[in-house]
Amino acid sequence: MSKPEIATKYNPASAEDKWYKYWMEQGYFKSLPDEREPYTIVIPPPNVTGVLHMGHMLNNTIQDILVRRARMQGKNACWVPGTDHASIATEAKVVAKLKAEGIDKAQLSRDEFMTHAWEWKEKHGGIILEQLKKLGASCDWDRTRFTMDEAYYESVIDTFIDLYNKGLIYRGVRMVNWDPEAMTAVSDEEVIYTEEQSKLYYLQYKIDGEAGYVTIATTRPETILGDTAVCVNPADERFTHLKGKRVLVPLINRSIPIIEDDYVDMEFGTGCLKITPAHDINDYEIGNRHNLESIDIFNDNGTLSPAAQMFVGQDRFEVRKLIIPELEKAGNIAKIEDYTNKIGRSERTHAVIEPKLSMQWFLTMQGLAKPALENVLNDTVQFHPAKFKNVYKHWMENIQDWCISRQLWWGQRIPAYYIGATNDFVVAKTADEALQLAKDKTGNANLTIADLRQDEDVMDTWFSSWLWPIAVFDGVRNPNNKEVNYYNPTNDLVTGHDIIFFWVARMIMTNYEYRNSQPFNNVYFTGMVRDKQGRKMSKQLGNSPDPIELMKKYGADGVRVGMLLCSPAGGDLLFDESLTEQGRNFANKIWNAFRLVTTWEVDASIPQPESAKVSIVWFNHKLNEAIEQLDDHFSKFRLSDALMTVYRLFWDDFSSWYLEMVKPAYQAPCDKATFDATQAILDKLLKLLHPFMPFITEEIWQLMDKRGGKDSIMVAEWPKAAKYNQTFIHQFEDVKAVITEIRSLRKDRNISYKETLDLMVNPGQEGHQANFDAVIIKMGSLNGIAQVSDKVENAVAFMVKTSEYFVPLGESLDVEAEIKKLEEDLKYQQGFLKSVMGKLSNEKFVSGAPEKVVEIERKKQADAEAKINAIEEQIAALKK
RNA sequence: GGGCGAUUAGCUCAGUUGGUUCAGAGCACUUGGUUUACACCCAAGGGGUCGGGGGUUCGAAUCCCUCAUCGCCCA
Repeated sequence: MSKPEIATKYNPASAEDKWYKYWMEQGYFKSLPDEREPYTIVIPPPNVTGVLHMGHMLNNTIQDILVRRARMQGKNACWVPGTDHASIATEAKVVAKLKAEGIDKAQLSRDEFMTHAWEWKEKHGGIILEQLKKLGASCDWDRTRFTMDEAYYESVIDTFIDLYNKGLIYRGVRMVNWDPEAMTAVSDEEVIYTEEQSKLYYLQYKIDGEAGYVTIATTRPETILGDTAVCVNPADERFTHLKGKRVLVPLINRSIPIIEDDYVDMEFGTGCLKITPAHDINDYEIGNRHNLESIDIFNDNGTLSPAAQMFVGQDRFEVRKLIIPELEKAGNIAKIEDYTNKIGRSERTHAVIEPKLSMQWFLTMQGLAKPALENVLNDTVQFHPAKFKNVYKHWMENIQDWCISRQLWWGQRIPAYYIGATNDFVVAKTADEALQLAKDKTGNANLTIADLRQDEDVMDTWFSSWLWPIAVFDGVRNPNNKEVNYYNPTNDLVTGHDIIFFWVARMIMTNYEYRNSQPFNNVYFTGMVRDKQGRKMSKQLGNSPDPIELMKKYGADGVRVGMLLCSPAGGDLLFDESLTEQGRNFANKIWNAFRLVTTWEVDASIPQPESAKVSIVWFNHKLNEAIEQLDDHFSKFRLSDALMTVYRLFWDDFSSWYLEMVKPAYQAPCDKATFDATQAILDKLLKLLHPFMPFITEEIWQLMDKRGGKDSIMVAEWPKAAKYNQTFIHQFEDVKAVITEIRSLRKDRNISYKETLDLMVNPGQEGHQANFDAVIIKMGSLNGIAQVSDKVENAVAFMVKTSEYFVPLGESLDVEAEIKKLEEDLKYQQGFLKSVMGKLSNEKFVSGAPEKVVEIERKKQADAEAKINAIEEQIAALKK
């Protein structure tokens, strides 16, 4: 039979598109509920604003590996893809785009704006999902969901109404994180604090009605216009004379009280603190304790309001500059120091966050948090790595109510309707239902729809994505539908540890609230992808490679391997292109091993060589051992280790050892038994590799045999670990050691492989496994192996375990050099023996340590003594 | 300021219950190689006081204390 011509290098580009298309056509990614065990993953939905970055690559590579393996194990694998509407980020993008076109959002109606936003989403929203296909992601694309899909939108609204009716959602005035650029409140988690260079201003407030000043320190001099008190620590003796007195706010001369509160740090600044309840969370709390007035001096866009009395309409940072000369003029500035403090900025717009009192919607969290905490602590939901349990516990135990409203249009609109001009409201799914409720509530039967106005705000995006594992299966609207009952709880969630609170924790809460079960059994937290200097990847630094380009250069399989090679669970991973290069090299190695095996001519008439026979037995033991290890790694989510297990199995054990051992001589044919066994081994190896490297494994698997119709490695059966013989594997390690000794002996003495050698063995206690002799002869390029019971003259000697080996070199032996080598070895062995004897002569060790451990030390002693003895004899023989 | 975590080879990291799978892997490095599957390769090597100090133990990378450095989260 004629063998096909196969390229010397694997070409990923053509194979990848071809097989992905084939998989899609065959419908291998699809899943419907059936009698099989389900295996489900819901994708962490990427933002519609995003493009594929290295974090997605890592995350989705891991998900695909898990899903592909589960599918091969015969489970009904379902990976649900989708995207997230990303309220703030998307709205910001759409506003910016409109601005560039000369359209101001303020001039548009809500509906008009939404039309633009949807257009934008349709155009840009699917980019990442398309890019994931290049990676080989085996998602059930028919199930693609979006958090603003009609059904999903309704699910979110239903959830809001339900929680409201349960009394868990309330409206309240709170200090919120206000983003003056996006003009919306953002959650605590969306504020990023960084150290920034600023100044500390020491300001003098005149004491009301008498001479003298008190000095306060502040980083925000513009906020003095909202001051309603000055506060000192009651224990601070420097200020006892001020008790009960009042001071005047500079420039506007408002008289405010001096109050006392433990909060004030006597060491910081002057020990005297100005209190601005409307613009600082701590001041707000102090204000509450002392019944202080709150004066809000800012407009929503960060400019000063009429309440400030001065600089009205000017920006807060502008005012900070302008107010200083005014204060100087008035003699209120004591000094100004450089100062570094933490400034909170909006994760989305980077605007400096303004603490602001405002009316928002809140969700009471304590009740929801309870089962969510319990079931993580008791491992119903398992975190990988487990250290994140601590972080989670700490957050859950100190949980705050969740501000779920956002002053935006892009998102699910809050289903609350205010009645007339009042702040009285009803919560309902539609205006008609709201009207009925409003009539009931007010007793006014004459109300009409026109008397109702729906709340303008939308919900926090996380208030939609926390439903993801339920809502993708329509389990909110139809809680008992077949799909949600089959797929939820899902199996594994793979996500970044940075969104443990934003998303993971909240999904656990909703699933317990609505399904009384965990949303997933395992959470695999990935680290952040950084560059090799440890910096975060960002557009500004330009240190993030383009994943698409990377896949073009190294192949999708190569990139997948590269990602995984540097990805310990949870830890940050320092990405470097050399890793994807290693991945590509591995693909090439696989390709060439296949090329070798496939080009062998088979001759059914020739007998199987002894060396091949024993090699096959050995490799199958090794293979089963590796499968067992691999399954163990998978069960513990040690995916990097899992990959490394297959990597070494393929490269070291299969390519470097097995193939060299069974390889026919150049241009000689291969016997049928060896050929078949090798094909079967390669078949299993490809299957083990498939989850990591789907494309090349499919390409080779299809080339290996004519596959009929619907066949694909991606639906082939995952190899099961059979029993293996550990002793056999260990014995072979000794054989390897003999071969390595022969190789290095050749290298040291410059003896070519063309020159065959003799080998004599004087077996020690463990003996010499003669059944491997054929392998040693082949790999060592030997004439043969003979047993001896004495020293061999003019020979290089080495030991493996307690067996002595001799390679006679006749006259060409350099006696001096041999003696020197032996003496070095002798010295090492003597030192080793000494340390062993040290332990054994310690009475406490012998009596205290377990019998097994002492036994091991005794064996070490015996072996070392035997070796020393043998080496000494060898030296003596050479010296003769 | 409060909490969590880390520190093992030049680099990135494993190391599970304290003891033979304990000092390991990959990459990098050194030396040699046109042994026709692969130079995106093969073979053989070198390299670590397990951050410092102290303690517990017959025995510590592993447990405890302490110091140092770094990272992350929260305020």
